[in-house]
Amino acid sequence: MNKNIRIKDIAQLAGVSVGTVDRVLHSRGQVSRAAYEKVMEVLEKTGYKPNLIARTLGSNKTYFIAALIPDPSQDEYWGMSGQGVQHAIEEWEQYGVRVEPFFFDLYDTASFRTRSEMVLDANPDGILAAPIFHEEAARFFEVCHSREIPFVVFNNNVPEARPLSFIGQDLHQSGRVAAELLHLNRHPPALFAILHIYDDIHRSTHLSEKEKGFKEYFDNLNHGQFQVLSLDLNYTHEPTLKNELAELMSRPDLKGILVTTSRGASIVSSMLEKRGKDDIRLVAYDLLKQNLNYLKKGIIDFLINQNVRQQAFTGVGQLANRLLFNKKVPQTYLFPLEIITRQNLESYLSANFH
Amino acid sequence: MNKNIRIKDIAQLAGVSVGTVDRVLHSRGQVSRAAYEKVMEVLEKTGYKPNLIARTLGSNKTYFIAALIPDPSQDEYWGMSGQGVQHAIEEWEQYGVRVEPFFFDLYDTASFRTRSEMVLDANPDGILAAPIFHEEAARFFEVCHSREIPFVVFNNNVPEARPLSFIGQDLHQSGRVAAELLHLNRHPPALFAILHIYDDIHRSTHLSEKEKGFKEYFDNLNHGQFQVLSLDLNYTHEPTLKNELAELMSRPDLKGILVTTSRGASIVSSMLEKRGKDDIRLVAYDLLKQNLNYLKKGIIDFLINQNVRQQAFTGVGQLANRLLFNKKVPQTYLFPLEIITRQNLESYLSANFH
DNA sequence: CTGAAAGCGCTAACAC
DNA sequence: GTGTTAGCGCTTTCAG
Repeated sequence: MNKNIRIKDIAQLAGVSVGTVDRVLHSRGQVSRAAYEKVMEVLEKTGYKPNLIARTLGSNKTYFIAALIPDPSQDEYWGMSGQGVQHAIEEWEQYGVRVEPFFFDLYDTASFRTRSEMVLDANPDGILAAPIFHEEAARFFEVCHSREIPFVVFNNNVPEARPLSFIGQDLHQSGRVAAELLHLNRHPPALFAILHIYDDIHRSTHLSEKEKGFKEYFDNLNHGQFQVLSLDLNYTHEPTLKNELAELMSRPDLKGILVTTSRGASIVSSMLEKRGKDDIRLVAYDLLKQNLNYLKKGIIDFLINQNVRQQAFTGVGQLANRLLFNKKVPQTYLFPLEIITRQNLESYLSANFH
Repeated sequence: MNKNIRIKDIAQLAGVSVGTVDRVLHSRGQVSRAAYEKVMEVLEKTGYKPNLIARTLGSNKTYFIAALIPDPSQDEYWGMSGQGVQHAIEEWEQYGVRVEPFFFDLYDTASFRTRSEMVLDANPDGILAAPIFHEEAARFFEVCHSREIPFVVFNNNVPEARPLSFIGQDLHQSGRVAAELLHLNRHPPALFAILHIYDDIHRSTHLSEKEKGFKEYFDNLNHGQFQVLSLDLNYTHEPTLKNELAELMSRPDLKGILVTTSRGASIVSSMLEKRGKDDIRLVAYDLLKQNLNYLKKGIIDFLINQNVRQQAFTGVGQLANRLLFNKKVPQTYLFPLEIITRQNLESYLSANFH
């Protein structure tokens, strides 16, 4: 029976002490050429695998991960990311990994800057961040690099920052999925609208990616008769927004709408409902309370779930596994594009959280 | 700074020894009422959380989990469950949990019986099983109960066996989801067929559950003009099968087909393709190679993913967590009903495995 | 350069 | 009933 080989065993086989074995294992300290080679040989031959449990206990290190995310109380979507971090705090506590959230104001880049300062001052061993302010985040990540603090980003990527890992979805594909769901069984002529409904400061590349995928889908169909309309709408002045939406909805050829921001869906839904427009298909994002209501009523036909809660949780997990066990983490970790309907909704809500 | 509380600390605070604390923690051995209460009090007050790393290292136990599953080489679907077990083997090895698969012949109940004997002889600490032979499985689980070996079932449930945990999907809901996908944007009059295509021995309650959900969905629509047809077809005699399918497909009112078994879809697909019947919507199960091909070609419109790979992996995880850390495991762990289309397929295939 | 030895937090055998 | 103690496998300090 191949009982597990311990450092002690390989020391014995190589005729050296455990100290020396440890030194070659971690290339720390000086080891004579002879000893080094002997140990390496035994290591190979036995196929030694370190006991990671013992390793973390022995080193008795405790790690600190900072999570730089939007204030969960400001927004339901970001509330879910807060939940993911909370879950991670509990999960990793017992492994000696302390996770602390740093909340910034969703609408205030200055707050992002001050919070990110605080993160750096706290001197974390790893950072999870939702880089929703692109430029500020990029600057922040520069500093992380120079201080050699590994960081993972989720929700949206900042590729040039070269994070340890990006966790999120393929937004281009997301746009294509949405287009497909609108297209399903529709015949030309028809107009499909993609609406970006956001407040002043949050117009991100995020949204353009979805739009590209969306348009690409319809382009590839090459019956020219499908028309696609893209609209940027401002969330902050409601009357204007409503006017623009009303105008859009009055077009008789309009057969489907995609709302790219999770919060934007409810206003579109409520207007469609009031007007009894149940021939217009509506696709939106995320399992927000309002969205679920409209999905159940049949106003929203499909939701695409971005699962930001799980994203945040996974992000912390990546960092912890890296720090604790030195595990490789995938450079990009893409979540599946989950399609939610009235009928499978329940199964997602009750689905346990690994 | 709230440095982590160790057993030593709480022993000190309670004025007892670590041995006593350990005894109340694990309710092993005798402890005086007074000591018990004192310790409990300190435990509560300090919010003590054991260091699981140290626990597993200290106890130095090694657990053995047997996985009783169909031979992965016989069938692509069950091949995926084999992969899940394989993944679990690697995952848990480092925690001192040995997982060993026991493969039985998918088409031979006798083989199930002999393999389950072997499982018992191996004297495992926990069992994961795919109870596809209902009666035989029920008998086997009786023995498990009498020997007090905890077992988890996945894929399909055997509720009367009262497993530690069932891992799978809500099949009733699954049928409803399928119905919805067929119904989408179809107007009456229309005929929808639900096909159970299986070989002799595998007609299970499994399939009837899906059928109930399917019919329920259409009943609830209460436009009487949707017709539903349910057909049991035998996989083993292909010419007969093809005849029956041909007859079905010739009905002009047929607008959609659900195939409830993952393997059954390819034959239906190939026939639809040959006949150029692209107005008949097809919904099927699972990411089998053939199914993916037909999905990409647009013959299959939707796949519902049962994710049996992840089910098996999760099942082992439940047992391991229970044995190692004494974690509570949910009595039923339902997986989401994942809807796969041509456009989001890629995101599922590349989605990393936690 | 190398070995010995003291931990890490917890378990479990053993003595009283 | 209770306390003591020797591990678990690895890290890390400290002599030499």
